Amino acid sequence: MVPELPEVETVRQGLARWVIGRRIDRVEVLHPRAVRRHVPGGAHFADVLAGRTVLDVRRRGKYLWLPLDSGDAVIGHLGMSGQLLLQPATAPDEAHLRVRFRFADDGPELRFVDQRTFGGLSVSEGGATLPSEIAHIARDPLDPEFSDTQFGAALRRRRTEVKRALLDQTLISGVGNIYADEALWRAGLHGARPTDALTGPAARRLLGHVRDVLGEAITAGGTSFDALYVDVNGESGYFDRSLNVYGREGQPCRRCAAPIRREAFMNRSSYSCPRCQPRPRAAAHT
DNA sequence: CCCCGAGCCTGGAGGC
DNA sequence: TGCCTCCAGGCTCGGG
Repeated sequence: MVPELPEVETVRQGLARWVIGRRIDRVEVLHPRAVRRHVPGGAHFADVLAGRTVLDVRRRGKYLWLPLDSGDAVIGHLGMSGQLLLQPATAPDEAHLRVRFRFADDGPELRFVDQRTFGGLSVSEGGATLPSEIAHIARDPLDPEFSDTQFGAALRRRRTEVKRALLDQTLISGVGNIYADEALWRAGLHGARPTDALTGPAARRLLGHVRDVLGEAITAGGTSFDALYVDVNGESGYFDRSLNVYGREGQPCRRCAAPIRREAFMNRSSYSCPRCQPRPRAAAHT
């Protein structure tokens, strides 16, 4: 399961519960690619974190960051397959364990596990408030400071297709391929619709659906953090997505029963209902 | 500045 | 059964 905003938020809450206030004793980098965004390298990454205390766990879009008592912050992105696990030191190493954080209290370790290493960790110097490395990421629609008006205007200024725009993290964050398809289905819009042809009300409706889809997923996912296990791969079974179109090619649309279609999109797939979400007739761009 | 698309990565699934 | 190809897709970066 690919982590999108709801999964990352679930991880954030789990991490907050287990690591805030703890002092890092030692960090081990087991795969250089997992810290490739940390330009000074893995040894520096480990050095600068030793002895630091975690003050908080915050999120911007799909990025997490952990402000430290040094004023720096650990930035994390789960990519496609990343997990942040809390494990007793006695637990055997995971097959794709990339980074291990041991704490001074000898409590559970924090482990970054990532099969495909699209994700990674880095330290942002002075980034406790908001790391400059992720300052370009827009707020997500569940953020109280997200501006619906600004989003609507920016969306309609774009000269692109609406699904592309939803996936643009500098415009709106936290939306990935899955929830983009779900929101477009709810809105009755085909992803190839040109953004500059959307009316103001249509843009507002779409945003409302994006917000609903994300909010419902968080509610569904944030059931229990009692287990000493913060998992984004759904293996613990607590994160059960109920999807209306994504991955349902050929199955009946839950609104009109037409078979859901799958179309190529950016070397991946888009799912939509051929009846509820008709393709735009032609390119509206000149 | 804005938009687009290539490339990064590995394991599971499915075809033959 | 084993080898091969395809597929999953968020993000960065270079080109137009």
